[in-house]
Amino acid sequence: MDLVEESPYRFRIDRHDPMRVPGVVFASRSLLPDAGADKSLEQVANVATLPGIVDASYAMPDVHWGYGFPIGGVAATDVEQDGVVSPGGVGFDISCGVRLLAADLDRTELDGRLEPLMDGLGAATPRGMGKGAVWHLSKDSELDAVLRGGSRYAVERGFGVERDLVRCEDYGAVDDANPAQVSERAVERGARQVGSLGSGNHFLEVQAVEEVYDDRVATAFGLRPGQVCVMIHSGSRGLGHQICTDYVRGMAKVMTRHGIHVPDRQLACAPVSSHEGRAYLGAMAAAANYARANRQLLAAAARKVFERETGRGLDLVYDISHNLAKIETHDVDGARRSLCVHRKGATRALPPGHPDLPDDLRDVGQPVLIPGSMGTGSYVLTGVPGAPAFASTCHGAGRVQSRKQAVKAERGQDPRRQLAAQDIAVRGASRRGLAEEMPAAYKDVSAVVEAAEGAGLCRRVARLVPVGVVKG
DNA sequence: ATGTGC
Repeated sequence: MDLVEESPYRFRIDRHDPMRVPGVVFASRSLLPDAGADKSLEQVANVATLPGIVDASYAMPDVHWGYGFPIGGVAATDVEQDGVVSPGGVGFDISCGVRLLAADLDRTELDGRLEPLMDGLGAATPRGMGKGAVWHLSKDSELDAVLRGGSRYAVERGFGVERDLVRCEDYGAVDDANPAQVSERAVERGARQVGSLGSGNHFLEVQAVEEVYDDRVATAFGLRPGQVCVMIHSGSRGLGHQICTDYVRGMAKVMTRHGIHVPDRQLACAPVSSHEGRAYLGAMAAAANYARANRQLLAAAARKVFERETGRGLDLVYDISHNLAKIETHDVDGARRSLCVHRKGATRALPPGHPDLPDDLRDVGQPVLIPGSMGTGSYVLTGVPGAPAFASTCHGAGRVQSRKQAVKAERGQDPRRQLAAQDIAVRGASRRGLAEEMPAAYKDVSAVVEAAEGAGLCRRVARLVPVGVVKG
């Protein structure tokens, strides 16, 4: 793959047939994926062939190999120019994302209280593959309400406060969810998992604000140095997974009928305006609401424990997803266009002044939540005006080792002890699960964030360090 | 990521 270095944090893959637009990779030289081990830059070029794609096929600094689209990929298609939507451009974990809550508590006040707090959070957080959930739904109609109402419905039912919704992307729910387009199988898988963490890189962490880069913005977000926070990283569990599976299969069948040819079967797609495209977007929006309700419920469970163990509450800083497609309006060559923006392992980063921001964030921009790899650190960023890539930035550290490679690399070592040696209390997670998530399996999140800022995609606001972690 | 994959 030939890369042209355009500027220190920006590389271009020149357009060549059948690409419709160039590829653009935001990264430092050392963050670029190893072409021998990772085909993600070929995937960036493949995405550039999709009908209706505008500007470029973008990759964030944490880019790595994924299903069809790279993880860390951003692609926008023009809805009125036969632009397509592709389930692979969202990913299997639809609306996987991060929620950050902040306590009116300094980390020094956790002395002597951490172990019972972590025990409580571990016990209150359903996790791992399969069963266990905060919420046991009474009937199918209640799942329907979750799929339509997201965090709004959870708050309505007492799992949170109205103020939470102001600090949620889309005020807690997207309004174009269509539960009728969600298969019976997806409903069955999802019904028993509302309010559950999952496994893999999903986690609930107690963190402390280690460093503030911008006092004014951090204050507006509700963050200060030394403050204790809770970060929740989770998604749409089996429901989103099943929806992705269903629609990849369905679209693959009708692609030729729509005259679409792609270089990789995993790029199955359909025009946004087609029956299949609209059905997927309706089902995807339902999964997006499910994921938000899921994080709202996990937060409600964590709040209960936090209040019991520390006597303090938790205020929502923000909830944002990093696996989603959205119909948004953007300037393209000087004209306002309706675009289907796919962000897969990429986070929306609205700049200050954006009309979709709530009043109390209007002057500072949207909080962008970046979970680091286990035992390292996480970042809070904000959007910047005039950024490229449709107001998007990175989503995390990004894998450099497959799960299998990571397990092999940990052979003969004790991941739990390695974390304990760093004074990080761990609850849950199998030995294998921990081995798969060790920092060595990931890029350095600080280098990723530095590259994202250097590329003009976002700005750093604060860095958080882990104190205790609950894993699936 | 996932009622896990070689």
